[in-house]
Amino acid sequence: MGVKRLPKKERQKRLKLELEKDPFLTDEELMQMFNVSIQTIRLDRLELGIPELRQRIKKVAEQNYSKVRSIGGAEIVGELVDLNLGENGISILETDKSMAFKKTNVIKGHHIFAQAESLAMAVIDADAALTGVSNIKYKNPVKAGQKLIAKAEVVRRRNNKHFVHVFTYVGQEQVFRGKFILVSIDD
Amino acid sequence: MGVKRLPKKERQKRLKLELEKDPFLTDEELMQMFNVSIQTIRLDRLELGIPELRQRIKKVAEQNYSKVRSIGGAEIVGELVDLNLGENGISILETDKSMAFKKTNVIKGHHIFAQAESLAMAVIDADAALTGVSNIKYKNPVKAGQKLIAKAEVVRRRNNKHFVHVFTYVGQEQVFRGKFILVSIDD
DNA sequence: CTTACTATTAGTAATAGGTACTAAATGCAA
DNA sequence: TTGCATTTAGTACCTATTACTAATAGTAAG
Repeated sequence: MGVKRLPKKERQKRLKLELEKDPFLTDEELMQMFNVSIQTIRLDRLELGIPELRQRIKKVAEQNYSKVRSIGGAEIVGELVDLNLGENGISILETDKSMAFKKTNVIKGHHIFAQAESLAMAVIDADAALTGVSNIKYKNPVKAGQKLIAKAEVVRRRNNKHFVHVFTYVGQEQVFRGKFILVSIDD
Repeated sequence: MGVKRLPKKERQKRLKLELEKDPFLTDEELMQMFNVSIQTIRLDRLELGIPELRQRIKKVAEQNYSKVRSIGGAEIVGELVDLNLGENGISILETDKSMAFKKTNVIKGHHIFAQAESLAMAVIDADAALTGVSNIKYKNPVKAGQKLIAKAEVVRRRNNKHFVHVFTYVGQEQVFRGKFILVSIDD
């Protein structure tokens, strides 16, 4: 960036912004961005309390590791505890604060949805199934820490279309129900 | 961890499993786990093609950085490009490989859903809204790299119940539609 | 028992991306 | 010009490694 020279305050403000945008920048790269020496960058980080590259990367990795494994990382959200291919299955998802709205501690809908959808896909055992149509209903809010038990059942199958119902419970209480039509596209 | 000594093959198999479970383990820690020298661990990693700690951490961080910001990290999935509180809004979500099934490159349903749901919540501007009921339909598969444009419209409001329709497009083609009933629980 | 071979361990130099510190040089304003 | 903040330079040290050479241990076959 052709920035010639900025006053200290301004540079530090931008440094912080840049690192928030991209925590993977090395001091070397920053030094070139701001056209100052590497020592100045280090002084700046010290004054701003910004840790070194490796610590920043580690932090990003740690914060997200468990979270991502549960949503989007693994193909299946939740733990599969029972499965009869083509018939039914049960999965358990332990919820935590990271899945909830900060203010209310209520679990965000898409986590419940993701568990149900991925369970539905697991029971029909077609690697590349798509959710075609869903009719879903959230019946009761779920709080962080509660254990979601999702039960799926294949109710009908026509060619490559699979009709799966999923009911999710916290204890005895039903919190979600979804009707999935999955289209398998195995060649 | 009281494992005394394992044959090479077995050790390498477990090493791999351990690192999949926890990529944050150093060679030093692994050496203690398996009761061998640090050189043996390094040979093992070399043979198995497993990169060093920092590379592993970096990989975890990189894979998840954008992903987590978009799902579960931020309250809003996708970028809000237009918003009229209580009326309508538009959000754009750039998809990538990390959101897709590896084999088919088709975007997983819950990402599309999450974008729509969070846009629906954004337009009614109630911090702690719950998705009460949804009737949703995936109309066409979305491929990694395509840009999802979601348009939301508040169609009705009764007390603390908000009825929002969301239509998602890739270009001119509609790929998703969802009807959300959001219940705001502002006191 | 010796040979052969694999598996393991030891040790050295070099690397990236730093920390922590001391000291010197520069900029600028009163 | 004096004074102080800012910037730069330079050194030693750090961690978790790679890449490499070399020595040692363990075991099985002849």
